[in-house]
Amino acid sequence: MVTIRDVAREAGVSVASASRALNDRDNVTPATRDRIRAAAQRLSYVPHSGARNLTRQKTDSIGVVLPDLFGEFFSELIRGIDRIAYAHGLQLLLSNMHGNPHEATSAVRAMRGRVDGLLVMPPDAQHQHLIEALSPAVPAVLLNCHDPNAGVPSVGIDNEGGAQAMTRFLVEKGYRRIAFVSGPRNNRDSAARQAGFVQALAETTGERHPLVIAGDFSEASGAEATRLLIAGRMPIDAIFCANDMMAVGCCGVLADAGIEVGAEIGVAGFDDIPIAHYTAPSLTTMNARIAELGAAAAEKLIRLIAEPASAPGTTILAPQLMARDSTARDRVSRRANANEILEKGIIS
Amino acid sequence: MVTIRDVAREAGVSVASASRALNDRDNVTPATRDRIRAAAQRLSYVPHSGARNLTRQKTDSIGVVLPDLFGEFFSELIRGIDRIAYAHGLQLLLSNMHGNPHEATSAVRAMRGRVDGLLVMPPDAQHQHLIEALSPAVPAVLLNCHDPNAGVPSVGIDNEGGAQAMTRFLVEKGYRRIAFVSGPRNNRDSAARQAGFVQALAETTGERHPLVIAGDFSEASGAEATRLLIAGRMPIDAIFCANDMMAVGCCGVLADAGIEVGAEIGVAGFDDIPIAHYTAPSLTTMNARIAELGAAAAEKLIRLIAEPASAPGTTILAPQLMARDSTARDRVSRRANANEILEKGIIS
DNA sequence: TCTCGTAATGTAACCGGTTACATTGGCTCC
DNA sequence: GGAGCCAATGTAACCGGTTACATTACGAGA
Repeated sequence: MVTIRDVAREAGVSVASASRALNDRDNVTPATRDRIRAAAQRLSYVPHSGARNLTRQKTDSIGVVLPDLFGEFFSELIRGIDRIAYAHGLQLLLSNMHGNPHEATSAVRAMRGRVDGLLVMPPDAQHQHLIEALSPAVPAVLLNCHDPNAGVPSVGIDNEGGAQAMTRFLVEKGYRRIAFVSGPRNNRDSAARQAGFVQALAETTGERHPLVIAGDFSEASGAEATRLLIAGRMPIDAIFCANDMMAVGCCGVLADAGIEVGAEIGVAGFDDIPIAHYTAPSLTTMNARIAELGAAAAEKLIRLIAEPASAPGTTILAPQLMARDSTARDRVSRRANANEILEKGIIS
Repeated sequence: MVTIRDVAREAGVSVASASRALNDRDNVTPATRDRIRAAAQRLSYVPHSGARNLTRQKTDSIGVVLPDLFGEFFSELIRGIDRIAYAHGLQLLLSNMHGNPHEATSAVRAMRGRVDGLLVMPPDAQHQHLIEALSPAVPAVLLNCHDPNAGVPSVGIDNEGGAQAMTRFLVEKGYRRIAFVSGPRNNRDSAARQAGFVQALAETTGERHPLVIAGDFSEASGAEATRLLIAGRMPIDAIFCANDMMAVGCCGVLADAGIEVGAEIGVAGFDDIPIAHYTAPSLTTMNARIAELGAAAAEKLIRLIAEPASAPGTTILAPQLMARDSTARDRVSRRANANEILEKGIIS
């Protein structure tokens, strides 16, 4: 491997001059600069970033520690983080703790000296433990999880407010008896969404004991919950699922049962995964703005790295209601505009 | 920041002993080892991986350079890579070249000294340029792109074979006049899929001049192509889109036009994105096995890092046909089993 | 008791850059 | 012609670890 000393020797100068020339530093004669550049070119020298980081005490990269690397949530989050990181010339070092709290601590340790700051999303349980493992010396921002001691800045989405907004929307649409399908037992997102639902329903309809069925965020659990509702002949006219995948399972069972989603029964989800556009009928849901969550967190972290003394606090993003056909009430068939298209021509 | 020298001083030993104790090395007295461990604990010492990497000439991480960080393809790929990397205790350093060939070169340079090897997916154009930028000194594996000079090992999927299989499947199903909607002009995947389609169609039906419409992989372009087909009253009974998103757009337009997808006209895609399950009707497509692509590439790279002399060559993964309702011919309604479910109970 | 061998520990060089400080050399100005 | 100044360049320390080699300490055997 060719080092800066090789380049210096080749150009007949000292390593200091070589370093200066290659970094466009203050004062080097244009002639020597060119000579050094040419030598580097000739030897096809590529600087060793690891060594560079060590002396500069700066790595130009940030670590992203996530509970898993899976699906739409993950890719949207990274997209948002990357947009900001790229704008600031930063690389991304990824770490997956595979849902294991032990992994979390070792992942955070492994990042020491390789990144300038951390974006951490704790798994559901025992996140307090992880927060303590974060060295106070390395800047960090929590994703989707508020530190109760507020020692670590964080960015999250307003699950409770979002669920309230959705519940009010359903009631305004005329749905009155709404069932809620929750996520896994100790999932913070699910708990907050459920709390928002319960509160808003009480405020709008006076219902004090709404029907809540336990799911686990999977499509299958949404389907199962819906079968339960049907089998139990529950007196409901809408189902609010704590995430979209369960809502998809829910719609499937309703369609199989010949119950028209939208007209006969309303269905709503949460997250706005891409699939929500394309189901039949399309799914009413809350857009969780995951990419913006990632971007906001990255920006907060970059600010924190620049001024370690600043205490950026907590940012909460409001999700956005996406009203679609699964809560349309008066159903509009896709066929409505069929005639218009058929005027132009038909397939032979 | 507390260093290993601080720990050594605290424990009253030399840095060498401290290093040995903390790395479970050959010979240190249990007593001194414990003393050093305790000192490290007391000072909450975390080793500086950057410095460690420099001396060990080894970073325990691999770089992943992608044309973009977006959507399902990206997250599946990372999932596959991470599975293998995790099993070998490696971190992932991510880089996005934003479709820009210049970025590609600088991204690869920026990785020098920070990773033990590279997984590179070149953007469509000018990938030859990028391949030359790869220093022969750092092990690299190409994703989804074969190096014609075969200097760099690679992993790809058999787009041509996959398209052939799909085309034969459509013909077997009884579809005879099949139109193809292609991807962006100089996209390698699209070109290979089109070639497979053209060849298989000629072999099975004798058709020498199949109808091909240019799309760009977007949903809108699939819709537009379909409108064109309808407006032109083209004599076709199936549409094979070069990817799933275009097929989704295609199905939407057909549904709007009152043409029943599956029964009246067959539609097929390529990729098997999650949405393909959930469209109505569900979409027949080729599963591109993206996670396996990533995993195979990661494994190949790890082998290459272990034995730099080995030349692992090229691996091609065969995609898998997913026959669904969009090519069902005799359509089966979801309502078929409605009665069964309704026996159990109905919503009040 | 002394020598020797081995295990434990220490010293210092090294990885590949950056940069504070020292040195050199060319120029101006008296 | 010599003092003085400043820009260009060189020397060497340093970042925080690892490890080859040197040194020390200790126990066994004569």
